[in-house]
Amino acid sequence: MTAKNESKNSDNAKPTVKEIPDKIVRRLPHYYVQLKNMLNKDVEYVSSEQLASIMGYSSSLIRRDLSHFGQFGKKSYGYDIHCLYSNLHRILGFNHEKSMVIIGAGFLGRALANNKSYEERGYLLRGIFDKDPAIIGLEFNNLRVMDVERAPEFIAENNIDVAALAVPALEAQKTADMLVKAGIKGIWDFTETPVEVPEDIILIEQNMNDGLCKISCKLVQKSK
Amino acid sequence: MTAKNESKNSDNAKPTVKEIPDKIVRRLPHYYVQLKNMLNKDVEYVSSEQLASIMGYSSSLIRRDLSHFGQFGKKSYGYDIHCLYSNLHRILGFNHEKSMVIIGAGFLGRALANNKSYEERGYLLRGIFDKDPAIIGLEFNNLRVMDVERAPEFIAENNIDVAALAVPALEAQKTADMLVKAGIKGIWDFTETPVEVPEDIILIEQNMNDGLCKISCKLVQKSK
DNA sequence: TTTCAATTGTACATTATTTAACAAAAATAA
DNA sequence: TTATTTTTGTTAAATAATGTACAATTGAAA
Ligand SMILES: NC(=O)c1ccc[n+]([C@@H]2O[C@H](COP(=O)([O-])OP(=O)(O)OC[C@H]3O[C@@H](n4cnc5c(N)ncnc54)[C@H](O)[C@@H]3O)[C@@H](O)[C@H]2O)c1
Ligand SMILES: NC(=O)c1ccc[n+]([C@@H]2O[C@H](COP(=O)([O-])OP(=O)(O)OC[C@H]3O[C@@H](n4cnc5c(N)ncnc54)[C@H](O)[C@@H]3O)[C@@H](O)[C@H]2O)c1
Repeated sequence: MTAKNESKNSDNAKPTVKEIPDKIVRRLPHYYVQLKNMLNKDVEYVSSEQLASIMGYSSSLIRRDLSHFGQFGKKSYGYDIHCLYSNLHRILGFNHEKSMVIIGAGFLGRALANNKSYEERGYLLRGIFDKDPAIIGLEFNNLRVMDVERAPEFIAENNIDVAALAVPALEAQKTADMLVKAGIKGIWDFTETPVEVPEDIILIEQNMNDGLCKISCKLVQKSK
Repeated sequence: MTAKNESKNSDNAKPTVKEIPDKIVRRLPHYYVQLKNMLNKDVEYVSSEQLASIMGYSSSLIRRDLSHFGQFGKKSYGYDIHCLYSNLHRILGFNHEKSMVIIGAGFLGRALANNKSYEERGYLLRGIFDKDPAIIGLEFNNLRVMDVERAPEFIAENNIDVAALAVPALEAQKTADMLVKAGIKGIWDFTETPVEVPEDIILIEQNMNDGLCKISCKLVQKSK
């Protein structure tokens, strides 16, 4: 089983580095955003209790999450906002430069191309690909759409880390296979169909329909 | 604390209907998609073991999830694919018609407007709103963009259930407040900033950056 | 100094979720 | 008909996640 590998250990894990539980990884960006908002306020420290009341997590969960990475806090003061922020920055890997391409320059691909938040997270958008000759050559966010036939070469030559997959569902698996073969390390998958990749490839299923389903399910539960 | 209310009980819950755990709700659409793919194959039944090997969940988890809603299975055969599919359809609320609007007709709003999968899930896209005069009046997917000033009236009069929130982060809370006041029941939130709503409003934070952060975090972990 | 207050980091308790195990039911084979 | 196989639904066990409680530490006040 190669799908659903987000939470499995990679078997080449070194014993010295304890893998961060997925649950914590999911909360880290929330802490990060919150801390970022506090950076330019004139307070230097924030306590887990304060964070808790703002963010809706319990203070002990916050302390626990953060203690996973060492002892950042200062007793009777709380956490140094700048220090914690930059540590989260590092833990989340934002200080590492990562290269990205978008496959599929349809409605979603174009939206992704215009997303402003890549740089802050260390991503550099390097290319956009499509297979439609009417789309190849168009420019979005100063990037000219290239023929997807050239993607394998481009990815390999430029050592691209991550691909955002925004092709139609029927093309999803085929395209994922191509990406893996070309040496991609992670796939940010927007197609709404299950995609299988080898275990060592990071696959994030950014399935938006799940959100819609959840609302629908909850609406009905309420109406009963 | 009104944020992070996705998993909290609504306090007006009737004791007869047991609330479906969030973890299960998240898996239901996956079962649904899988079953759908099987519909037109010439098999009538599928066992939890078969589903397990396809989907990557354990068979025991699948049986447990499904048993939450009654006894769908047939011993020594498995689950009737059509029957299970239509039950999931009902449980997910896809047979209920739900109305939706999109707030913000930028890159993402336009992508959402062209999403093809609403109908199957019982959503009817009823309107798109923006505040930019240069955008108001444009047409996407046969819907003319309306002035967001008219949204409260439109939502109230047409009894709109769900709003997709695709405005800039700085406008997010303000717009959410407007939606709640207008009587919206659920918000599908794409802004990347925390939004607070009253407890009885269904808020799904479709935060895409979390996906990017996760990839980044995992890439660094691997490279160490 | 000494006491008091604040707040972390962690040990322990509780709750939630998943897996394992299996009795019961139903079909098929003998 | 009887035994065997399959597979559910459910109970019990294991694992994971979160919450509670508190000793330890630090700074500030007395
Ligand atoms: N639009 C949305 O709101 C939305 C939301 C969630 C998920 N998605 C999913 O994202 C994907 C793209 O959606 P979209 O709305 O942009 O669709 P779209 O039809 O607008 O765009 C798809 C693009 O992919 C290109 N393409 C097709 N095959 C390709 C290939 N093999 N290689 C490269 N490019 C190829 C097409 O030419 C087209 O430009 C779909 O799987 C869709 O289900 C879309
Ligand atoms: N583009 C992406 O890939 C992407 C991905 C994830 C999240 N998001 C988020 O989605 C939101 C929209 O992104 P986008 O790329 O479409 O941005 P965009 O700038 O292209 O579109 C925003 C639109 O909202 C309109 N708007 C502004 N204030 C408004 C208001 N009060 N009421 C109604 N409309 C208003 C603007 O006129 C504009 O048309 C942002 O919060 C962004 O962070 C975007």
